[in-house]
Amino acid sequence: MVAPRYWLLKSEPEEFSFDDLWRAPRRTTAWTGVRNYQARNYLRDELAVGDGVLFYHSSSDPSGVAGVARVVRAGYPDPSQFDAAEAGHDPASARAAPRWFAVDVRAEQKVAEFVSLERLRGEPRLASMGVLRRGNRLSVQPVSGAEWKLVLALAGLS
DNA sequence: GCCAACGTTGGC
DNA sequence: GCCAACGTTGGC
Repeated sequence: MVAPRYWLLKSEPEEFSFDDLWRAPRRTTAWTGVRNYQARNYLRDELAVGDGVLFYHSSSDPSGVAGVARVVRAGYPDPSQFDAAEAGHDPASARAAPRWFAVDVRAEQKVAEFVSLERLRGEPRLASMGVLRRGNRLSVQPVSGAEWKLVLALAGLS
């Protein structure tokens, strides 16, 4: 049994919010459209079924953690890269050697209290969280077990 | 392989 | 809307 691991996934709520996920069939969605190699590597190689997910609203007012989700399907080729109608279409990616990957995530708990970026910054023990680092743009980030616990506590979840 | 130009992200 | 940070592209 591998220890559970934790991640932070960013989404712009105007595109897809935690409430959108909550209302989705089986509260589940395919996390597609990631087009950054470092994030791709995490999706393809690291995220495992059962891993915890902090659902982070970016480019939002306020930005912050809106919910908790879980990985329910590990990395698989992102279908949107092969679809000419999709914004994430990548003509250079071949089905035999896909370049981009997706996972499926299921919403698990709404936060009792939204954890704003300001609130995250106010917790010294979260100072090393990736999402707080200046210039950070990575949309898939690992979260430590200690950070996970703290953020859930700030969110009013057990 | 270098690096300038360009595009994107995301907080403010 | 601005702009810092940073990834990608392409000329050389």
